[in-house]
Amino acid sequence: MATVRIATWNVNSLKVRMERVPEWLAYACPDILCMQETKLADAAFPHMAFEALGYESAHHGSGQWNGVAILSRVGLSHPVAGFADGGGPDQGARLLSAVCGGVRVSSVYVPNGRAVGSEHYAYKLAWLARLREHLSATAAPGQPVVVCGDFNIAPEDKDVWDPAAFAGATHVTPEERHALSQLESWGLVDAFRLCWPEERLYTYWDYRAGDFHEHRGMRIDLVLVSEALAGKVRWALVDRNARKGKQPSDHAPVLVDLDL
DNA sequence: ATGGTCGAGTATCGA
Repeated sequence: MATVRIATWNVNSLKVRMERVPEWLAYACPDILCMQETKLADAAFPHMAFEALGYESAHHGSGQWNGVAILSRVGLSHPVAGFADGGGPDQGARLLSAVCGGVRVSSVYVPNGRAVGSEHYAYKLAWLARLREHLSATAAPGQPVVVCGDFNIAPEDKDVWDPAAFAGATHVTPEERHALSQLESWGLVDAFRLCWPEERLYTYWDYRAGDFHEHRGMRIDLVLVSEALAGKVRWALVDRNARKGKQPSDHAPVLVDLDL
């Protein structure tokens, strides 16, 4: 039996975070890291810098916005950019999958949605429905599958600092939560909640207004594991320390250790 | 939550 440590982190510009990410890899020691919002074109992704740290890497991005990546030091094969559901290409670079250490891993950056009822909100819901179709087309819940990333959804009211502050806002609506539950009904479970059923810990804090220091956050970065892996989750952690200090991302990484 | 910051790129927009 080996322990595989998988992590997800919305880095909010990998270019700006190229000091923080290698520093974090050195102390957090993940075997697999999924990143979101690299905001890089594929040609600009620093594969060599990560290779020097012992990680193979794959990236799907078009520069400026979005962009997702996977790093792995336990093998990285069969990379697939975007949806493999037989439909057309997505309008953004928000999904990247690969097989790492025998686990089918996906790095996802779910659309923000901006405002309830907007076309961006409709795109968010459609994107989540398509992610479920992609899962059905590419994997089975009895296989080792991890879907992790920035879901831009707080699964429950206890995943936001004050539910009343989010009345009428995105990230907490029944429609978004239903779309997330449809992924879970396919056969995925929230690994953080397996370990910490009631903890009020967050993964994202707005840069503005001292939200981080005032604990005004949301838990929107999730590591979803398939039924085959649910019993192998050893522990999970949100690394708040990575949100502190010089030039932090507005998201903290989430780590999960799996006993494979 | 009055707004309050970042990062894209270089005027504003997105989160």
